[in-house]
Amino acid sequence: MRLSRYFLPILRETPKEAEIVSHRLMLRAGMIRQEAAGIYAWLPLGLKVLNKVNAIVREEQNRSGAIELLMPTIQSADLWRESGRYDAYGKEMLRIQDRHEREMLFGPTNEEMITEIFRGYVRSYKDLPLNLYHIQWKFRDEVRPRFGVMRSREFLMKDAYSFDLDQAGAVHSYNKMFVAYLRTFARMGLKAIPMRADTGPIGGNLSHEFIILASTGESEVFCHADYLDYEIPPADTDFDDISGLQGTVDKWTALYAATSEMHDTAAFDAVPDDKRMSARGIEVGHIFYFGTKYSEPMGAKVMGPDGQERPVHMGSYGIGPSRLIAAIIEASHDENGIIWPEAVAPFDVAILNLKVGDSGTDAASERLYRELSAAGRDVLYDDRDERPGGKFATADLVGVPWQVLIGPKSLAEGKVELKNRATGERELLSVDDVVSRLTAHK
RNA sequence: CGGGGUGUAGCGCAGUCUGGUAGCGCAUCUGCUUUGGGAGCAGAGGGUCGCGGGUUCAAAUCCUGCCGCCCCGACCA
Repeated sequence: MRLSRYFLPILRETPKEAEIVSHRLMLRAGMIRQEAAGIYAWLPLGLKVLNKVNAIVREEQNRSGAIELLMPTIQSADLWRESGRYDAYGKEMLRIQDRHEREMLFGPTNEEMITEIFRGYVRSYKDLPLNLYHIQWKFRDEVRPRFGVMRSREFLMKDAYSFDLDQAGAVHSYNKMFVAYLRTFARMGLKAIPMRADTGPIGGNLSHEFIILASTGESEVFCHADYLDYEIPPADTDFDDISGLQGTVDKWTALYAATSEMHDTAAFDAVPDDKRMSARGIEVGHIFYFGTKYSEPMGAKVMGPDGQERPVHMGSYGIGPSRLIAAIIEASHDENGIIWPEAVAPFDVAILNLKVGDSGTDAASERLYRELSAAGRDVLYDDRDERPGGKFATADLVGVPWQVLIGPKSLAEGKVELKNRATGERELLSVDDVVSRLTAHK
């Protein structure tokens, strides 16, 4: 992409409403625009990141055996009356009326709807286990939206729902998501720690929140420091290996880790001094097992092997990709801007032509742009007629992992400069070497 | 929902107390000079001062009603 023809409305100054760093940087880097309290438009750069995050989430869900579908944002009130949540949910649910004065709502979550879909088709235990998920916009009319997309009213959520014949099966489904979540967050360069959680208004009795540590996090967390060095389950993990998966989950839940709501001072005191860690964290995922809470009242039943009909055991599993992006920025930035982990970066490489109009820098830039693009790299080519300082600032702000600086100075020696955004390391290389370096692995 | 703020050009702000018909910096456009960490000079464009009502010869400014947005606390992917 040529920057001169892209839509990247970066801001030099910080809008005054932005309090936390991720919100400031997302606004400044032209990723989002606020349209109302807690409601944001995703501009091209923000959307690119969102799509990358979604792709990773999707890959790991699929790997674990979950199946994607797509449910609507608008739901019928009647559906929610079946579970009793229409009245229970309160003012956080946005209630609307259509032209026939039918009562509708903008979905804050989809347990009811997925249960309705399930009961419409599934009759036998032989069709279990089943895990269906979608990535869809949600609306929760928060009393006080804040911190940009970290706590917005409209937000994107990946929500998965598992169906099993009994509790043992449901626990295995839960463990699959547990492992999938560990992998998902690790792939985005995050250290996410599963913490035993309160089940909240969704109900149930087995639940973990996945928390990433960041000084600006909203919740206070306490955990054993060894979690930071734990090895992430590999890509070839066998998700059908019941005991193997249980072993992984047991290992990841053996040490102390809790949010302030679930904090147990005595248990925390038992953690060795040098391993006791209290910090702030951001919740980026939440998984629940809630048994027959919805299947029972809504009649989602299957025939068991014994010829007995029984309500299915369910769980639900959420990740907020929009919040996740803010969390990644909270965890990875410096005073100049965002530092994207390569897996979710909006572009792989930025080419900075430091002297547009100079035949040498133009030719080298164009050639590099062409070759990297042909090799499948996503390149942002700063071909604007701007001064070098502005280009450095822009590239650092939007946080592209690799920058290639092409100016007359180094080009005189037949070299360009390859800069790593995260470390700041620079290296003088020929154009050919830059191409082979940046296309070496993918 | 309680408490505190705020609304003037795309962004950041001054002007409001003391009424006289709107200004600064950045950004934008034109020209020239510049070109390795956000340049200089010269010129130009851009605002129903959040919305409605009122007071007044005259309202960004005073009175009044409403709305939007932000921050702090109790709740949440």
